[in-house]
Amino acid sequence: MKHSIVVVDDHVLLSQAIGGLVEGFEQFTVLYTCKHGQELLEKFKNPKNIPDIVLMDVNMPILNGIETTAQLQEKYPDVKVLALSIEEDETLILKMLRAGAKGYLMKDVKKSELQTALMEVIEKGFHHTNTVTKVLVDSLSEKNNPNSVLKERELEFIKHACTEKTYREIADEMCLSPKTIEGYRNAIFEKLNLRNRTGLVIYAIRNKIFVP
Amino acid sequence: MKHSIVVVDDHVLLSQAIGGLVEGFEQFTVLYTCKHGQELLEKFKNPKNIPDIVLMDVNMPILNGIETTAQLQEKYPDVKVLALSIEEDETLILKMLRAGAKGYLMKDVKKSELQTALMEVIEKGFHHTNTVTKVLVDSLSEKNNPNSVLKERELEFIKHACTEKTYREIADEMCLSPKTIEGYRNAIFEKLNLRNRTGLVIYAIRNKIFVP
DNA sequence: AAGACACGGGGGGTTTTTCCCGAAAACCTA
DNA sequence: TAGGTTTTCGGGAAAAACCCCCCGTGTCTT
Repeated sequence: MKHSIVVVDDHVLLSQAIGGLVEGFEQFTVLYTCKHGQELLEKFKNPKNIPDIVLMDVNMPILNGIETTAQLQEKYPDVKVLALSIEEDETLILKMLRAGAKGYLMKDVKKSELQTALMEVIEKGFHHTNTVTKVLVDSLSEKNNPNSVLKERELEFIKHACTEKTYREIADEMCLSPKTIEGYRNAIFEKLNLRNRTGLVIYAIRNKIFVP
Repeated sequence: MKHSIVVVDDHVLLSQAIGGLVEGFEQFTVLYTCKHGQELLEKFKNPKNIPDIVLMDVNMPILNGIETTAQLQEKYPDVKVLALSIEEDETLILKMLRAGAKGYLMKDVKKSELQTALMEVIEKGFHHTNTVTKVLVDSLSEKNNPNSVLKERELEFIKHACTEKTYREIADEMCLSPKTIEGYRNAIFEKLNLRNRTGLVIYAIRNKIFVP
């Protein structure tokens, strides 16, 4: 029996094109297509509409790919989600994988690669391209775990930096020389590859070092 | 018949002290005291334990005052919640009021004021001190609705400012002179009462002008 | 004991940011 | 069309942020 696929993408033309590709594979068949996550969740209320694999766009209106995947993962853990996106954005890829996607394909994927990806997801449970693997490796090395790279004192400084205080004032509060504070800043900029304090603030908030 | 009061505060000593005050008022009596919101909700399962007024601390473990008030408001809308806190933090006050509190008292409140507050809550349904009223007025004047104070072009600039770009670069991207950008910045600092770019970034994120 | 390294701190210079001023130019609006 | 407001821009200067190179003091390792 053929494996069932559902395509979720607000770009109808594209979802149909992908559906066409899938129909060309003898092991797979398209159950239906959806425009966004909410529509998909509606469909799933009828068990007949639950497929083996969901090909999910990341950027969608109403309910985006990340949230949809997370909800699917919780309610229907047997359904494999394969992300499909034009964006090669690191954080997006990571977010999708964290949400539970079994793979992440670029939308300009070749027909044959789509097929092997689908097959691998059925057989191995996942399919990761080189790009994705690289992102994964990077994520655990430097940036992603600030706790390992950043020292206690630096984290403390960062919290102060997410404030209207000047470095001079931060130095006073931490009972250190302004020069030492500068040293912290430089070290952090280097490690995190930042250009200025604004970048640091955004980083701190994204990584929950500082909660606004 | 006396009006019934429940005191919720993790600081047992304080809740007993307040209980003592209340017992001194001839119109009121203390039903019992709780250490946190969860305990209170447990108690409420028995209708006999539902009082007229809850004197609620804001900072508590397990279930804090804001969440507790929100749940109470939903499940037991007839119970009047009066917030009780040491903190004069604007956002906290607003959060409590939004959650449905009928008033917000500082913990160093005088005995007589506590009594009038309780009476007003029973009679008028609310009691607001000058501090709270001021916070409320402020909240609807400037800061709270950025949309009304900030113009389109300024909002656009703010989004750029939440980036590692320098003002020079932002000017280029917006096709304006760096001096114009400075003008925007100054106007925004003035309106929002900010000291520097870091403050602007935090403001933008808190008010969802920029989503990190 | 000598090198490696983490930590706190300094000198001095460039770039950005911040601030205070004023003023064309464009835009309503009466 | 005159008059006011908004938008755009500029000069100049002080403050803050950013950058590079260096030093002493510990601590740990080899």
